[in-house]
Amino acid sequence: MERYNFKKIEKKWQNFWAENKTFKSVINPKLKKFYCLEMFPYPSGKIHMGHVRNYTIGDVLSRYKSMKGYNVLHPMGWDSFGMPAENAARENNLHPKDWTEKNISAMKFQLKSLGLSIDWDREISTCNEDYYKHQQLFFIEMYEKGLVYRKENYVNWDPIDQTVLANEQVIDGKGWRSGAIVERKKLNQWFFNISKFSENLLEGLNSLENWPKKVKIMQSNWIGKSFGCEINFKINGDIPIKEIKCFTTRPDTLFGFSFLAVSVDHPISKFYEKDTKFIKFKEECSKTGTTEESIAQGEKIGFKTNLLATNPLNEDEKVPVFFANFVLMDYGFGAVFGCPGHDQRDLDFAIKYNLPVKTVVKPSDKDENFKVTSEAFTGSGVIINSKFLNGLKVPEESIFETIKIIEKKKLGKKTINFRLKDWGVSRQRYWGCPIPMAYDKDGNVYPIPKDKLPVKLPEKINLQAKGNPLNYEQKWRKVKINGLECLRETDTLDTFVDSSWYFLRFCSPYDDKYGFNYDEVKYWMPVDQYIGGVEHAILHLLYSRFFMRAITYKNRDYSLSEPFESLFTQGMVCHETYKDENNNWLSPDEVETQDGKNFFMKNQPNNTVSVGPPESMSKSKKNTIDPAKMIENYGADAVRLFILSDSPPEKDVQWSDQGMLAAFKFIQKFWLINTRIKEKISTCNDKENQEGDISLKKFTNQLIHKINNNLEKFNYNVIIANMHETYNFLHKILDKSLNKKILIENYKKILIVISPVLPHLVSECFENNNFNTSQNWPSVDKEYLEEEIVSIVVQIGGKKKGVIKTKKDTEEKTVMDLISKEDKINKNLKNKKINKIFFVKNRLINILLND
RNA sequence: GGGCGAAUGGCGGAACUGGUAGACGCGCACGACUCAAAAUCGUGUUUCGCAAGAAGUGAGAGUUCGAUUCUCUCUUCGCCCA
Repeated sequence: MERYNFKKIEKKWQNFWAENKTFKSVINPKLKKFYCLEMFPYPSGKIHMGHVRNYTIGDVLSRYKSMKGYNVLHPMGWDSFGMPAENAARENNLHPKDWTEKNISAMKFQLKSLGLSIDWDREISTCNEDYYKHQQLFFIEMYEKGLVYRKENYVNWDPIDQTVLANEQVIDGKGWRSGAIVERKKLNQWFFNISKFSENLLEGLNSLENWPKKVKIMQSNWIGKSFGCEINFKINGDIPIKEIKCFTTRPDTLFGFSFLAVSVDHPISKFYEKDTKFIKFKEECSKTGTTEESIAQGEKIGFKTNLLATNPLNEDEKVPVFFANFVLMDYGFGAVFGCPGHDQRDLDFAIKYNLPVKTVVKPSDKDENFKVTSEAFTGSGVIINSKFLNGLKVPEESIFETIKIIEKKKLGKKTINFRLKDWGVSRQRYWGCPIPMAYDKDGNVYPIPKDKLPVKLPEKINLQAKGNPLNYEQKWRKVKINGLECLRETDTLDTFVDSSWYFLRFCSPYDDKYGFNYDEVKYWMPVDQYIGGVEHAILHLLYSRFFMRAITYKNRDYSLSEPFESLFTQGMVCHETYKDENNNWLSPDEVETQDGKNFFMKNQPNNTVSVGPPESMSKSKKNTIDPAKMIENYGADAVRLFILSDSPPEKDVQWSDQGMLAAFKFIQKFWLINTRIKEKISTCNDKENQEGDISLKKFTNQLIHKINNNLEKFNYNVIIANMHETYNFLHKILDKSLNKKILIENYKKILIVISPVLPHLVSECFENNNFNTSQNWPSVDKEYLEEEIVSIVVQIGGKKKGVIKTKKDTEEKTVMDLISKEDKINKNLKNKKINKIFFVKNRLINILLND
């Protein structure tokens, strides 16, 4: 018998799909569309197991929907701008474009070898001028609509990479890529006014019913709507400022006021610019990063002014005003009132500068003598030591009541504040989309006229230059706008901008005039199913949601605001980690074991290896498995089968060599059974009501029913189990006599429902049996879903005592008669009085006895 | 510290709206084939017990005729925010 030659067969079908453009998607208003999108990859040069998992999940869904009659759009592209290209280019003396293109072609080859049902005619790459020129137009449109602005701002500066980092790129105060300690630096930056949509982005989450709850909560926390109060504090001192405005969420602790802290960038700082001590302090502050985390963990330092602030609820009380490093100008009004008793940060500061700590809230179970000492009390309780506020319940009454009083006394007003800050999009990098702006010699800003777009990246550049290579391109920088000599902006856009609208571009990849075509977007959008890693839960998804709003803002033609109808976040692919005796990471290829417990280095049984717990595959820990090798050794279908088999897709999955092998064996076994079925078809006859007919029909229909359910719910691991059951069933049914027509009909259906996972194998089985190629998803014949003989569980006092097989819909009385004939069960009932019987038709009978 | 989620055999994991816990796979054991091994096929595999039977879904309570599933408390782990 011929072995299944996956190399030959998979190649054959991949070529067939490519030549016939099987997955080409064309608008057809008569058909319901289904836009299936997986997060597009960064072209690093090789696909990794995470990609395999992501794209296999999407492929199974796409193939299923397509057989169900949907007009499926399933595109793929490349998130191809970004630092790695520039770094690699610098190291290898290769142009980033060449490096990127080489990687794309290698990865495209690998993705094709997975047998994905992708419409490659829609392939896009964000580093292509064809793509980024539209992005530049969007930028200018947004500028015209007032959604883009420039301001001087502190940034997280990575001194090694010489670039600005987003807050989330700063981990433990260090750059996520370089590991350098991040500094604060003031730069002129371009910003997208994402905070304009804070409320709308938050509200929009409610409409996203098919997004994981977890992701919505994370976004909601990120937007961080807080309810509070702005308060005007009267200032006494030697500067011409009489009032400072603060935002607080805890106005109810105002009697605990012991200092006022303002940002070093607060408007009052201009009165201290000549003070050398203040200048020194300001420098000191720039050493702390700008993230909330670094501020919370870093040392709190302050600079005392000779100003005094008055407590608005207690005019006799005057407290000092400090500049402090933990107050940021872009949160609230760059000023906070310090209440050490009930805020840990304020307490740390108060202890350091010897300021009074007043306790104004006590826990409900403590008395009035409760005092805060080393730990601020932030829990719920009751207001104390606060005159007319005393006795208010914290927080349900206190905040609301205090705001009422403050508003009545005209000292401030109720305010909503958001944590979400505007999106700084400037990057001091070559390999990105040029920002289409320019400046005259006085620094006035001019957008590049639309008819002069695109601003192309200069091709020849010196990558060895420090900082942004574009700064050195004098010729490129010069541009004439309305006859005026200007210099171009040299910053490029954050690559998150590129990925904030690529899903629109897939709808119209060839439109030359605009980034997308309205009719095409109207047909295909929104994305019906978006699939990707949970690590993008906040930024990429939030930015994309913002971008849709920015495009549709002041745009009467188009009203869609949510780009992704449903979201699925897949888990990571994990592997054990290995270390040698010197604590160096080892890759799985370098390690061997005989018993599965003791590991040693390959061919070196004396060098033992320590095994760490499974962790997400990463190059740095060397615990990666190369998908290309696995496809080479076992075939795409086997890899697809394994990557789905061991865990539900939303959870992490552990790589297992044995699991991979088992998947490979399954493919081989299935091919053998296909051969047996083919023989059976050629030998069996047309006689009706043969031995196995009914059970084959039943199995097939139950299988379709199960796979339908499991596909809809993303229980893809259970589908693999269903496929094993199918094999086991077929293996047995072939020993029985079967009607030829019934066998063919049901086997076809079985092949179709397993084809989303194993497209090559199933195509080959179809051809091998000369089945016609139309593969419509089979419907379930409900007649065969229910069994006419059911098992009824017999419980006595809630404990299972046995099972009775009887006809469907048997009544309670008959079941009791049957029980009385079953000695094994009935002996429990002898000489006992029955108290009550619970009977669930076709399922269970529970008999309660009198003790 | 706050939020969210998870915990089921030796392992990964199943279990529809509360109704036979452990599907399916891995591993393991035994058997067949073989000079032998691999591959393949067959049988078994929650625990205790020869068996009858009993216990059993992180721990403890509660609701219920009946709880892996619902409620509360706790423990451990993971993720996110601080």
